[in-house]
Amino acid sequence: MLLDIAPEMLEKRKIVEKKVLPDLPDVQGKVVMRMAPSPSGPLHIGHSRMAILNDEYTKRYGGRLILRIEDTNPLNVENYAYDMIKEDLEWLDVKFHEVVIQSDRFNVYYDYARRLLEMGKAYVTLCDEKEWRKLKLSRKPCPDRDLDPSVHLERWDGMLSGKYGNREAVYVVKTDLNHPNPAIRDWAAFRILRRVRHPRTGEKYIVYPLMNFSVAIDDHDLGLTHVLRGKDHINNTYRQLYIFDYFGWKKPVYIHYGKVRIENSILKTSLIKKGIKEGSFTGWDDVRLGTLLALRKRGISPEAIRRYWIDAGLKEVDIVFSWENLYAYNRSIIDPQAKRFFFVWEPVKLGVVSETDLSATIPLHPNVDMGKKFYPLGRNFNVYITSQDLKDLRENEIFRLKDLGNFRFNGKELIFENNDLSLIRKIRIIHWVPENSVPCSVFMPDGSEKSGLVEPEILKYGRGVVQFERFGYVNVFINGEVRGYFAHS
RNA sequence: GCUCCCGUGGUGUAGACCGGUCAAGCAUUAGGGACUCUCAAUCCCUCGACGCGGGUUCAAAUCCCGCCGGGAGCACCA
Repeated sequence: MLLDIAPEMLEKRKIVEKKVLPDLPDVQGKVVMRMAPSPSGPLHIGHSRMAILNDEYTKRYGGRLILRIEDTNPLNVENYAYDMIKEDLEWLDVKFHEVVIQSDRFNVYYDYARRLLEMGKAYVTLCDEKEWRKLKLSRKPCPDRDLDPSVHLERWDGMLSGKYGNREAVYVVKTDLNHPNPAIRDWAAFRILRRVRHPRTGEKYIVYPLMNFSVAIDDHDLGLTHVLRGKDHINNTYRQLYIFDYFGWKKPVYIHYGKVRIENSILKTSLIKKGIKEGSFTGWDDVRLGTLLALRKRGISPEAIRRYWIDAGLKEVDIVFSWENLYAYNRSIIDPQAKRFFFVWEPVKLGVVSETDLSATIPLHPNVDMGKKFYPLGRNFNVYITSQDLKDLRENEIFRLKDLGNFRFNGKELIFENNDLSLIRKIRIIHWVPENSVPCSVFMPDGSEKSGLVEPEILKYGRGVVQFERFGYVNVFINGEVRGYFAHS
């Protein structure tokens, strides 16, 4: 028989291959990558993709990961965000080896800008903004585009020294006015922003690099070998490649992943900021938000987020974010650790009558030995069950209070019948809490609040992610009162 | 309008470069069942996809063409 010859063949094998990311193309020597968030606020679930993906690859290849904070638009920089981003990354267990802040590097960008002007690969235009754009669309240069480099150098000095006001002069990188893609033709690289305060540099600089310029310079200076970015940057990549060509630099490998549509979530930094200010959100960690801080508060583990993004991969197709899938990963991580408690929402008090003393001994976890909870109850006592469970009970129906016993509901109170466990599959099982239970509010991601009672032993064991049976996984905080933040079912 | 990219079940992904082993794998979701105690976990079962139409070929999810659909960009934002 097969059983004798090869018993392992009969064994049902569940080899769930761990999903892994594809190899990076063109790896030669050390891999250097970067994450480039802009410090407008803390990171949200969408940002975590680039962080995780970069981290996965640099860890796999033993490479370096640089956190480059892109704060070249002072209008969109918040001082607190610099540290918040780092904290978010640490929570995600993303290991970055170096931090580069672009506002420290203005002089570097200026130097390269000058060199480009000398090479005749850029110009400072005084043309009317709209006119310039219109000409570009019809593949024509603004009249001053091809003036002698010396003129443009002089104008550049003028920009730096404050000779021009906002929008009066702009530094433009030449590409190809005949480029079939209008998005690639000559692009602005430095703008003047006077009377604007940068949180870090104050009013020291009035000429700000635009993203395409500073990114290209830094990607080279930092020695990046691979760049992972969203596909909304594809045209920016083409633009930046001109800089690499002009300077004769080696180009990194660019990989563009698709856009993620994240439904049912509030992610927009400006919106959140406004909401916090107006008091409609409690803070960046308000559980209605899609920030990492909020997910963390709800008990979503960083490992679940990591697995999710690895599963999603980095194809160029757009994807729809699935909370269900994220929750599934999270559940598999937290379930083995989540102590079980009874939480009765919309509690209804009921009297219990028994001819013998009753008590309940309840394991903290059904599959893992974590100890037991014990509630001595006596013969006449009260319990709470949810109003819905009460509504569903038919008169004289035999049902079970989980881990306590089987009862009959006589329309008024609960009569103890027996503790016959063989009935379990046949009768309704509901949960309950004893009379000395403690009030608890659970805050749901949709903004609603479920309040009720949770069994008293929560005070001893609670805290952290637990499972409220027949309710869901909840991150519990205890200080004076018991509060929970709902993760998922 | 112009330029570019992409289309495998509800969701994500494998397979596509190098046609056959793919009447399409995995995960998740949904439905059902098992389990001496959860609407959790575990185990089992079921439903569910190659956008459409041609072509090449003995053979196409895989190659070619057309169509349809989706997306990105065309900012002195990132």
